[in-house]
Amino acid sequence: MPISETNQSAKPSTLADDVFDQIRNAIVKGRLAPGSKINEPQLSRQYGISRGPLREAIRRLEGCKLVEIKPNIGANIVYLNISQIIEIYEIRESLEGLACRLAAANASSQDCAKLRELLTHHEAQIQSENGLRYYQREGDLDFHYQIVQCSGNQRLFDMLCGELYHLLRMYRIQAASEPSRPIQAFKEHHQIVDSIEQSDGELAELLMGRHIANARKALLKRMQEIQASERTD
Amino acid sequence: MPISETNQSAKPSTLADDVFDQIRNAIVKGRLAPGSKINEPQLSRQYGISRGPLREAIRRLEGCKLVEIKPNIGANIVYLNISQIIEIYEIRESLEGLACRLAAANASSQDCAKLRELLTHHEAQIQSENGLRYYQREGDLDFHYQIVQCSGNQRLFDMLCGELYHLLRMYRIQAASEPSRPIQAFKEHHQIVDSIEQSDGELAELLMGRHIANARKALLKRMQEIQASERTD
DNA sequence: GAAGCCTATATTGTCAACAATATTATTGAA
DNA sequence: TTCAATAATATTGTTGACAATATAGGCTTC
Repeated sequence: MPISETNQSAKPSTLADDVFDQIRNAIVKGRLAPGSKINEPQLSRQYGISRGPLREAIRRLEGCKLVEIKPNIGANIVYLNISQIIEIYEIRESLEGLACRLAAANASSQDCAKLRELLTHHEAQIQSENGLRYYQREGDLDFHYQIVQCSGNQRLFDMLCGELYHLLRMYRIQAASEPSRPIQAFKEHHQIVDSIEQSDGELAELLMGRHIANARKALLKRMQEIQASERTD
Repeated sequence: MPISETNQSAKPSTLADDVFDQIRNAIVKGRLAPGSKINEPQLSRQYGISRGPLREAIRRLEGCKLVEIKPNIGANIVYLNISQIIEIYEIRESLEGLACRLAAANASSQDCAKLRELLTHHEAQIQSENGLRYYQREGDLDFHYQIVQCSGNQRLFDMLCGELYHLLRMYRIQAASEPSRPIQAFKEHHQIVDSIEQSDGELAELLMGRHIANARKALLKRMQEIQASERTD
């Protein structure tokens, strides 16, 4: 069970909302390539709906910064260059530092227990080759997701989990980032949970900031390697 | 001249985008009351457009967190309670601290000159009674706006100036906040610009964090006074 | 008089057709 | 052959109508 989902059976929804979820998923999972154009007639056929609700869904995606709409031309899946990725990491550094500080002040003992549980789960996963990949892909974000939940700041949660993380997920698949940092990252996660458990907000903030800065550096290095190898092709 | 507007004459736009701007303005200026319901037929008549583009505009507003849409029921203008305002201020503290740190590293001498200019302009305004009101209303946000511009982080700019500040503006008019802090705020602004000019990012970050924390405290106090006076009515 | 059901109305959700704009293909001339 | 102008096509923008759902008001019953 990755993340708690409140399955309130049969809650009403609109086509626009459903298709929004589906397209967002398609973007995040890479089925819709970054930079590619959205063709309304084609997508509306594909999802079996008319263009009205589809366009509403696209406008929501615009709000999440997952597509860019140009008047009379159309919508494109967003494409992030390196400097834009860095911008996101700078923001994460700040915002997730805040999340940690708040979490240290607000987290219940149950919250801490859940964080510990997640860590032991990850430790087990790291042992196996498969788990290593799992950890890179989603496990890391699960951890960050749960910390933000502990912060108790709903808007912060929305900003990170409703927007930024989707962009990161997309980019992770796009560039297969952070391939060699799981053990180090795991250690850092451990330290962070320790400080939250001790209600040491300042330390938690500092450690999270460093953790993300490290991830950013690793990502940058990896990106440059990729670019270098592409140049020699 | 409050804020630089690039008036690229006759750039194409859609009805949905135009109406988005208009409604956002109406919300921010208080012409559409917080918590009130959006009536699609009425609004579409009012703006002289059909419901299609109007609904797209509403979906964009949803993305900016200015309205909340419930399926089959409709959209309501967002209403922020005290704890939600505090959430926003917590995020500002973090994000604008970041903006200052980046601005200290990136701001050109021209940027600094513009900031100084703004400060002297505000000082002049503070002298007069009218200016005092002006300063409370928009001048403060102008300052913050310009700092974020200096940070060079486009996404940070979008988050603050494209979303959070609109919410604050709305709330400012709603509650007539920060009525008695302009002189103190002005001093703090001065210190911040000093540290940016000296490229002292850490100090700039710290000062901005404090500045916003002070604003938050003043706002909270004011809110409680309002609530108390309402109770004695 | 209050509560619950039913009907009438209004509002939201969806669709298909039309208009306006952009893109592509074709033709012709240099 | 290459470039530009033009025609053909495709896509986006907009609209009004219809279906589904929710809201409001009146009626009956207790």
